[in-house]
Amino acid sequence: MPSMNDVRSKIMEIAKRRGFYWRAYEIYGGLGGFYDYGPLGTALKDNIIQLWKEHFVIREGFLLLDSPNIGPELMYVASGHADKFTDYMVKCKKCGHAFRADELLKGYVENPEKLDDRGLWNAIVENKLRCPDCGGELSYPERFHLMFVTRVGLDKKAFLRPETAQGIFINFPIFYRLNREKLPLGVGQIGKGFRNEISPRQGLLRLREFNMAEIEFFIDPREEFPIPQELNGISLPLLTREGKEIKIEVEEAAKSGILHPAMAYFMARIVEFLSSLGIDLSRIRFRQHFKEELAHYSQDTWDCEINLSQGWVEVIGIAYRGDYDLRRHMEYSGKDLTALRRFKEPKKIRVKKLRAKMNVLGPLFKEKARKIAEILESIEFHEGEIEIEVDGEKIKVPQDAYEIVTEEESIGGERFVPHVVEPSFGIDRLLYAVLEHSYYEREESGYKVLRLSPRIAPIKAGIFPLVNKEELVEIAKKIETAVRNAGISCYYDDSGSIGRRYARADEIGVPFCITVDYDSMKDDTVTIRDRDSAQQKRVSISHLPEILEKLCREEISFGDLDAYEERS
RNA sequence: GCGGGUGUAGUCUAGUGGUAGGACGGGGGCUUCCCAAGCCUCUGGCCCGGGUUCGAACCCCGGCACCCGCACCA
Repeated sequence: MPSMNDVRSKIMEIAKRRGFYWRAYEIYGGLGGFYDYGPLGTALKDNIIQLWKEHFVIREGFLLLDSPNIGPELMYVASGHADKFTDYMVKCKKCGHAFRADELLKGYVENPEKLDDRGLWNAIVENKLRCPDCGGELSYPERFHLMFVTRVGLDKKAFLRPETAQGIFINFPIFYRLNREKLPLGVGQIGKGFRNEISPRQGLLRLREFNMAEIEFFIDPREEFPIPQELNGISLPLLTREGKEIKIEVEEAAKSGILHPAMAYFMARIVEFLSSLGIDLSRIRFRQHFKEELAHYSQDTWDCEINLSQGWVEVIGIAYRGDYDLRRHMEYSGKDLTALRRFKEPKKIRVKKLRAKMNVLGPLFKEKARKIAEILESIEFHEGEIEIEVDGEKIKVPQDAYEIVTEEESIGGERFVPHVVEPSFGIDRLLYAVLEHSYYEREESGYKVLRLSPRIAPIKAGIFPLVNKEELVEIAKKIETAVRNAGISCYYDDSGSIGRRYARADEIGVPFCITVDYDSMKDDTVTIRDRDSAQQKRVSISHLPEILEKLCREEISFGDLDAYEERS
């Protein structure tokens, strides 16, 4: 077994040499926190996303959204990011060093992080704070945004989204309608997020522009949420904020109240998903955030962490966001983002109500009559003269301007703000984790292999003539065309020896290699080699596209091939 | 952002002021009936900018990037 850090540098080396990913803008000296995905990386990323969609969108019947990267300032004021996503920095006027203002004030004032620029400045002046490095004078606190700021048109301030979630929240009413006004409702979004990290590091693990896949799962907090039967028995490795490590089955975790059932449900789905990606389930855990670690929107968060060569890395966050987001967007936009909780039986109630008599109100109040009528009909039952306020003016409405009626009303439900459970996937981190957990070196030879599942492998097949002879080459090239035409990514290779070609294929995780040999000319069969076992089986050339397709969808396994060949 | 380290071909790496070398890889050819065999041949490099020097991959300054630690990661 190579040491952990060994794995990491080997992955980085393969990634660049073979074209998974590399640092962006290298010819201009690079730019920290930005990476390019090459041919293999883009294919792998696409395949991971495709699998994600199958697990979390198609199987669940969730809805997809693709909303813009750039959003208006007010939305991010509402979401809390414009505020909470900001640090105040002060600079030393002499040596130019920058410091976080609240850090400097720790120990001088209580909760310095709660102060605004003015408050921080006052505290700095009162405590006569100077530059800790050179004793120089400090500047007025300035905001440092962890969001990228930009302009729309000439002067409209806007931000690049730090998460895709807000696009979903602000469209809740549309999705609610598209879901035929039913909860629970899941909306997924795959896209880029942007965070102007102070010091990005560790390759794909901390980017300034990154790929994410998020689901906002809207629920009625008063409804019970049953865990689907098919997930029963899935074991969740939990690390609670008290530091307790427990293995617990999903239904038990939900029943015992350790987890909100909807959180438990997503965790179980995540375990399934990671398993089909080829992540080693003995190296994952769900870690509960400490109270002070929680994001401004969250009541409870669990990170799905994967053990990599750099330790436990957060790859997926599952947050209970409550009604924070929808409520905030309602406040700031003034729009209704509620859902309707239907009663089993519509409630019938008899109410005494006022009904305005327009023929009296009209002549009496002229253009104000309509407004007065509206107000009258909305207020509680009253008798006698009524005083109401219209546009700040107090108006007395005489008794003969309305009548009292008794109505039977039928109320179908009540409006409420749904709660949200959000699983948020860092695709780049996931991709890196997949690479690390797939990597191994063959015992005898030390050759490098990526044990990528056929589902996500960027290239499904290599097609080789055993030796570089015209007759074999011709057949191999025909096979290549047929496989390509079936929509399966593959390549043809006749360079060097056959062993070298297998090794090259192993290193980028090609699951199957097709070799054309002399028997192929006699009976139209080829050998198909399984990457992980290095074993070969003979199959008919005519079956190849279909076989490869089934293998790559994991409908059949390599071991099934003999039976499959006999049957057909 | 701070402190420390590093930056030589696609990758890994040698080179302490005097013509930049190797290994692997990659291309072409030969050979080869199954796991990086061999032979021939080609390809390609000192992070960027300034300075010191007759002369800089090497010394100095600045920048950028990467790595380690701290801080940060809502």
